[in-house]
Amino acid sequence: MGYNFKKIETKWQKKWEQKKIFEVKESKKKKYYVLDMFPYPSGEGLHIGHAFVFSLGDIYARFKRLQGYNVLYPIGYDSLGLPAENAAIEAGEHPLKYTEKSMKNFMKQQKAMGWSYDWSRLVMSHNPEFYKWDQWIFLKMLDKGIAYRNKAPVNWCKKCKTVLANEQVVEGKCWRHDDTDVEIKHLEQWFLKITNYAEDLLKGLDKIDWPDNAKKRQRNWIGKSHGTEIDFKVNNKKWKIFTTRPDTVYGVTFMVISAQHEKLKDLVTKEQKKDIEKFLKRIKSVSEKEMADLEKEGVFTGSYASNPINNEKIPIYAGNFVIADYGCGMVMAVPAHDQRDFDFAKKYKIEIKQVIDGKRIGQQAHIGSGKLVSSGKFNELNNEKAKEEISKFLVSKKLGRKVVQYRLKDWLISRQRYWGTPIPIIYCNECRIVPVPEKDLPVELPKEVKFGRGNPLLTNEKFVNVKCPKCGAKAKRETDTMDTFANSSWYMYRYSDPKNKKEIFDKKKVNYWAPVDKYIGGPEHITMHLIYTRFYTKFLKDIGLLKFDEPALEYFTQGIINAEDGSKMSKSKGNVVEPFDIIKKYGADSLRLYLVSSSAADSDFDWNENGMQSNFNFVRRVYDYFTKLKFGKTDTIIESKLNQTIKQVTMDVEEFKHNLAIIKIRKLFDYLAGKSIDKKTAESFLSMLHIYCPYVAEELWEKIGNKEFISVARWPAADNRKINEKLEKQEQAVEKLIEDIGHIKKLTGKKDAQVYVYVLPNELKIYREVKNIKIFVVNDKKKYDPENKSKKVKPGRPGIYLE
RNA sequence: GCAGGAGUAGCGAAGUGGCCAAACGUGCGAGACUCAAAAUCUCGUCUCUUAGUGAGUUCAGAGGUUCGAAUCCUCUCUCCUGCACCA
Repeated sequence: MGYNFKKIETKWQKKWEQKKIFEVKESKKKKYYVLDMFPYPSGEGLHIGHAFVFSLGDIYARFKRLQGYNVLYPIGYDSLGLPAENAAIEAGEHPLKYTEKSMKNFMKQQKAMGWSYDWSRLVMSHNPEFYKWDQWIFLKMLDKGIAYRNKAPVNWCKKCKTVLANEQVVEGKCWRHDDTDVEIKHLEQWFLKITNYAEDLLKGLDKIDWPDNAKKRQRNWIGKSHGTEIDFKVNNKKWKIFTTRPDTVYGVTFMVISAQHEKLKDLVTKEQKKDIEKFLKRIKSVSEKEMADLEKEGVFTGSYASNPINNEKIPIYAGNFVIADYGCGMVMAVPAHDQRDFDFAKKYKIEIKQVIDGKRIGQQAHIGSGKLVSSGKFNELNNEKAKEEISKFLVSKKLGRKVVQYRLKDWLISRQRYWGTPIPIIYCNECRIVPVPEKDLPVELPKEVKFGRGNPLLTNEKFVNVKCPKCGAKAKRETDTMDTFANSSWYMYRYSDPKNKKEIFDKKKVNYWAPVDKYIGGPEHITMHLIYTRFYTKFLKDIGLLKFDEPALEYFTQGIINAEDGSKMSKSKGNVVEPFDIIKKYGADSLRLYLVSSSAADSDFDWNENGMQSNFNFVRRVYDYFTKLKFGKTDTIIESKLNQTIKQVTMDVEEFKHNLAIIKIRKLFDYLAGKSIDKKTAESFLSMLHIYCPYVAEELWEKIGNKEFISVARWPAADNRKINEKLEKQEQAVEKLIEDIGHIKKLTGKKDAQVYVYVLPNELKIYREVKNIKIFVVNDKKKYDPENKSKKVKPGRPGIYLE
């Protein structure tokens, strides 16, 4: 006897697997798609964060399944990527071998956790059958002008030895190496024109149910701003300048071009060449991060621009604070009304020309609003109004236009690394850029490569040297691979039809299952994966494959689990909690229960071994109770409490408030403990428990005489008619009485005293069952009441006398 | 700088106008059971007081609205997170 979780858990794991109860097919039933972000299978195995987030998904999938939905809950591996390549190099092992080993380990641990995946739909991005469709999508994008090749300033991480997307640069550092500054290089690379979808990406946010914070971060990332593009003349050529403040155009006293701007050299005069070169050299040695804290600096280029509104001659500076690829890479500077421009002007003693009335300009620019001055025919206009009027004027003279500017940049997807999807392109001297014909897909990653210097794919000559598909001449294959975020941008659709060899997926199938109804994953993906996948979805809809344009209707971000002392778990600190160790000690059921019981699922919490232990104790108590249970009648008060619990737990689970749901389940159990119940009550209780503790629930479900699995049984429905609040109040009154008696005993020290209780006539039936008391009705003349306690009796509050 | 979130008993964490001295868990204390421990069960755990009570002071701080505030409003402080020389 006793709770042998090891035995129970392996038993049901096997049974679920044999009977394939979590495998699903399209049907007439209403579908529900629950998805956890597929993990990158690292060699370290599951970490506690995985255990938490996947448990959240599983709990919800189990809940929806019992509610009668046709639930798709698949799993896969984001198995391409740099970490595998790096780890493999370190271990002197091929990435493929390393990855396969890691996945095997992952699978074992995932199965141990009791997650109810449909394993038949397993998807792995390193499988050529999968990445073939990455390449296929790429070709479609090329066809539609969404994929393009361009030379541009790009982010380079010297540790990753590859370029990075804009989203992968965090505070000027590489997202994988927070100690490594990102360098700017000018390279020719492949881009995806995500900016074409900027507006759709923004608008789509209004129709999906995501946390406000996630939506705001995406809006912020897309960064839409309205402004005016004004044509300045530089060396007799038109230069477009973007501004959100056309009202200050009369106050422009200098221009600043980004020091990283490609065309900077065209503007530098002979006299200024030395100065500029010195300047560039100096700011190059400064990291991006430091640059942000740096003072605004610049050097005169020797060139002048002409202001189209008044033909004033304006000096052009090269500056360290202008971003090359936002707007036009050059700004019109209005020191009187912009703090940065002001600081710059002060430093280099450039004229400051006030064009908006109001505050006098002393140590600070005047950012606020006011009437225009020194602005020709626009004087006296309020500056907000002037924005409109000046724009209109410029438009009418064909000197400018109103534009919308986005902060979002096109997605740079080329990576100079091996363990990714090969970009299906061939370069021919004659035909130039030639896409690999669809029939030749997939372009497989060759196994034979040398790791070490540069891109490993360059070391396989067979791979590199090919014939041009168009003209047959000698040609070279593209050796860059795709950013792994390309794989994760559409994997959720492949689950709908994972083994399809002819198509990316069957349209009917994908449109039955997708979009994802509940997507669960960490907040770190909001400005990367979740932007990319929304973009891919919109593209796939545009080419007619999908009927919807948002990948996930609801999205839930889980919190982070910290170490016991509140610090981040990290290997170097030695405070990492390994889920597999916990399973061995307490079992998966208790771990699952603990993970969601200590706080709301979307807030961070600290690991606490006591809490873990206490949840284990609870599971064991439940086990003991049900194994010893002999069915009897469920009394009306238990019925009432049960139905109330069902009602509340259903609502809490729906909102991912598992901590609250579990409190209610525990309360109900505390009430049940020691009492006899009927089979239906037992079943309802176990069904609720099952989403958290599936193994022990299956075991007890079987013990109480069921042949089918609880994992595919039914969620109990709350019967409001059985909720009897009056009865529960009476129950509470009885408890209060017993408590009061105990209290008095303690205060007086009369431990073994005889207890006399005096009640109102109509309340006699409520208290009659209380044990070890002598009960009298207040108007009973024969009652024993030496201290006249019956005089103080009020409704709901009996009198007590101890002797 | 901009944006978002948070501050409740030793700790974690519910509670968003009256049923709140504030659920629940954990920790701590007392007791029961036990040879003993674990588990389990009972009680207590802001302060004072008390035959089951009563009173006082509380929900980051300061004001305010209200018959009534942890909850609504204003300001301030602290912490976390994201974005950031974005023109």
